[in-house]
Amino acid sequence: MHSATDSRARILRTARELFHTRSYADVGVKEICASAQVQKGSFYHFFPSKRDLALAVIDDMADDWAHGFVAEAFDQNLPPMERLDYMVDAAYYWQKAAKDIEGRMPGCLFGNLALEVSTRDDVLRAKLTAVFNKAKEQFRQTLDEAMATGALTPLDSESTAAAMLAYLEGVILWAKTRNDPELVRVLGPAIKTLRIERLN
Amino acid sequence: MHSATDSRARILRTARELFHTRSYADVGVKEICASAQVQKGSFYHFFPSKRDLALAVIDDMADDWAHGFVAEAFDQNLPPMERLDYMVDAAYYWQKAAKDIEGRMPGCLFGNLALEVSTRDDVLRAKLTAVFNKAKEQFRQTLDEAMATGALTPLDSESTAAAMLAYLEGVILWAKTRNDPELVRVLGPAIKTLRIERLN
DNA sequence: CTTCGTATTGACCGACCGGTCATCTCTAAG
DNA sequence: CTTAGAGATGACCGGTCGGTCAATACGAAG
Repeated sequence: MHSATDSRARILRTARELFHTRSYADVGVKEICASAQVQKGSFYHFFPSKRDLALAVIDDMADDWAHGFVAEAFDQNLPPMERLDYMVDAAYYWQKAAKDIEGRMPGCLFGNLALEVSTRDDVLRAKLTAVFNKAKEQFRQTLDEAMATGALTPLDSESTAAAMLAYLEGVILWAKTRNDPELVRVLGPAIKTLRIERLN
Repeated sequence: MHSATDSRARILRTARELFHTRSYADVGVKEICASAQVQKGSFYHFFPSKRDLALAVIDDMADDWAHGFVAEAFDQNLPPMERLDYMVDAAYYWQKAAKDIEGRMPGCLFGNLALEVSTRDDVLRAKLTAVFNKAKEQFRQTLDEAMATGALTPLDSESTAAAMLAYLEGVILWAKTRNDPELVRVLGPAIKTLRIERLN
C-alpha cells in the first residue's frame, strides 16, 4: 500500500533543519528540494504550499519534543523542581551541540517562527500557541506536584508556569543574539526563582 | 547646506514601522518607498542597501528608546525596584496601544530582528547585542542601587540584570504569540522575583 | 497483461526581489 | 549668470520567489 520511498520525510527533515538554522522566509522551496534531493514537482505533490510545509514541520518537531527530552524531563521520578533544571540542561546541551557543528546558535525553532510569522499568519500563530500551551501544561503540573509535596510554597501555578516558559524562551533569545550557549547555563537555573503569587 | 526635504527621515520612520509590525524579510524596498512616498532611486541615494537601512533603523529606534521611556523609567527618583515595574508598564501600554490600532501585537523590534537575522548577519547581530547590553546596564545599575539602599538582598547584579531583560523579551514573545498584551501585565511584574546569587 | 493511483520529473510561469543608472531638477555658493 | 553637487525620477536589470503542469515511471491489485 504505502510506497517504499521517503521523499516526504526527507523534505520534512530538511525543512525543519533549514528553518531552524536560518528562518522561514530565508529558505526557499527550491533550496529545500535541492537539499532533500527531491524535485520541485514532488514537493508540491506532498505539500500544497510552503506554508503547509511549515505547519507540518511544527507538528513534526512538537511530536519529537513530546516523545523526546520533554518526556524525559517531566515523566521520570525526579523531584519536581529538579525537572526544571533538567529542561534547562537539555536546552543548553542542545544549543551548544548545534553551535559546535554549525558555528551558530539556532535558538528555539518555535520561538523563532513565532516572532517571524505571528503577525502575518494566524493559523501558524495558533499552532505555535498550542505548542507553547502544551509545554506550559507540563510546567504547571510540575509546579502543582512540587506544591503538593511541600517543595514549593503556594503560588499561582498557571501563571508561574507561563512565566517560566517565557523566561526560557527569553534566555534562548538572548543567548542566540550573543551566539553564546553558555548564557543558557548561566541564566537558565534562575527559572526556579520565578514566582507569581496567588491572588485571593 | 542641508536640504529642506525629509525623505531620509520618512524612509527611516516608515521602515521602522513596517519592520516592527511585520518583519525584515517580509517588507521590500519597493513597499517602503511607496509608503514613504519616495522613489526607488532616492532610497538608494540615502541607503547603500536594505541591510544598511536596517542598521540605521536599529540605531534610530535605540536612540528614541534611550531618550524616551527608558530614560523616564531609569533616570527619575523612583525607588529602584519600582523602576522595574515602570518598564513593565511601559511595555504593556505600548504593546496594547499598537494592538488596538493595528489589531496585532508587534512585539519588540529588537527581539524580532534578533531572532530573524542573527544567524545570517553578524553585523546586525552585533548591533542588536549592543542595544541589549546597554539596556542590561540600566537594569544592573538599578539593581546595584537597590542593593545599596538595602531594598534588595545581595545578588549577582550583572547576571540578574541579564536574566531580567531576557525575561522581559520572553514575556513579550509569549504575549505576541498569543496576540494578547494583557499577558505582559500578568507575567511582567514577576521580573522582580528573578534572582541569580553571587558565587563566592 | 491491463489498469489505476501514487510518485517523479523538469520545464515553465508571472510576480516580485534588491539594486543600478542615465537623466533631470533644484538650490546655494561663487 | 555660472557652476557644482545634492536630491529626485522612473525605466530597467538579472535573479529568485512560490507555484503549476503535462508527461512519465512505477508498483500493486485485478
